[in-house]
Amino acid sequence: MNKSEVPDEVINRLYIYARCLEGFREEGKKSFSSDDIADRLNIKSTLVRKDFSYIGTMGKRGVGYDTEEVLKEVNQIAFPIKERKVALIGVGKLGSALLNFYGFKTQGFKIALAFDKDRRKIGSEIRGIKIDDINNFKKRVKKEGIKIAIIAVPSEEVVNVIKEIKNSCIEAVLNFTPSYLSSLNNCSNDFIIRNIDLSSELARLSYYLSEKESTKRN
Amino acid sequence: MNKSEVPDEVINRLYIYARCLEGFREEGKKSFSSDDIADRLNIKSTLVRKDFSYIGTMGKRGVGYDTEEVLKEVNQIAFPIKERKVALIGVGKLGSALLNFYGFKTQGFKIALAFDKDRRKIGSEIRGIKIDDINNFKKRVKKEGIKIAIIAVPSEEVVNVIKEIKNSCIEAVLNFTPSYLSSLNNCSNDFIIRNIDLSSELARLSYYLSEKESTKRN
DNA sequence: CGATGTGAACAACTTCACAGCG
DNA sequence: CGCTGTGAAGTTGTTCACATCG
Repeated sequence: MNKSEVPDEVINRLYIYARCLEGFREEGKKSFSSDDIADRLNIKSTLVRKDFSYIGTMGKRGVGYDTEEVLKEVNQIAFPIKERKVALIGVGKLGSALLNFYGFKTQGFKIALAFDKDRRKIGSEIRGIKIDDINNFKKRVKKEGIKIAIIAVPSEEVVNVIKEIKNSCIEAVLNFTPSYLSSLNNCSNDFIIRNIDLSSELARLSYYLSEKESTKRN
Repeated sequence: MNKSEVPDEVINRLYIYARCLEGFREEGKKSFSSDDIADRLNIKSTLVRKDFSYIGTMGKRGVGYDTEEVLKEVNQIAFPIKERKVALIGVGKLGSALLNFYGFKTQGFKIALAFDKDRRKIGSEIRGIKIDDINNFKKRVKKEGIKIAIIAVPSEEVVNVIKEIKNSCIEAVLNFTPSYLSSLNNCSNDFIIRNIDLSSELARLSYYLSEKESTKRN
């Protein structure tokens, strides 16, 4: 029953399965086979079945799986908490977009606090969230009991932001800065970190394009 | 010499190495050992050395690696083309943020075209890019020889966008929609796709937080 | 019969152990 | 002597083959 026994790769796919099942639901598809889902996601159906077996999902032999049932099961693991509050650091273009991002809300996340160091932004309000001085970060985050922070500042600022986060009650970080954070700066408590490097994502596409082009030539 | 021989996982880390080496450069660190880089990234130094061996990078035994030399080598593979033009579909909050995103430029990417279906946006200009009607997508993308598209539309629109992309000259897609695209819709030519599901990223953090919390209790 | 569930085989990736060289 | 480079061992993840059961 311990979640730790579920391999990481399976957890990663859970989020993909969830999206796919939501799709099935919208299409009014009440049940599905492992082949149905495998075809959509371009993976092998045995992988789907093995993944489902890790999370204890049961299908009916000869029939398949019940969409709602599996979706419920998957969501229970992938989205374990109904609502989590999150703090945003950096309210530039990207930060504002995230503040306005509807998808977070539907998934049970709420950006409850937003911080910046820019005087002109501090005090203004977006979507009912008043932008606060980054200097108040530690205090306010603690008061709200927030454990997740999103970093959306320019690269130069990331060093200062890390300092701020390090001795706060933050335990997990979603980092949009190109600096790869790894648990960085030999910190006592180890952070859970996801790095999203937008230019690298494009570059990756470009890499595979180039590869494709060069293999075509040969 | 064929890039295809480099494992995917190594390619993924190349972008991380690149960022790390840029850091070394900024700090004036002219050379480094595999331990230096491994410590920062929280990985094993033997992995670094093995990775470097795939891309043919040579260090000096007893000394280490030359920062500039390796950075050049890594960039050559990870960022194979000096400049790539990209098309953006969907100029909402996120799309606008991407249009304004400075990181793309520094990495050699240029959002050359931007599309939307909203009458009120079409014709207006952001950063010198005039927003065009999505109906002109195929034509304009072809004219510019663009192969990469970024999808930043609301979920409901993704189906239409896919249709548009499918019979265009686009070959690679960066998808910010929560719908997982996989090469989707049994298309003749197979696409290179990266999916960035922002809420799932947060959810993943939340999952590991919950896991941490529950193991602490036991 | 048709689809699931799973041990066993296989493949990919990481780490170890240590030889090699500046 | 210190740090790299690499075959071999170990680990993790995927696929196969097939028994199982509604």
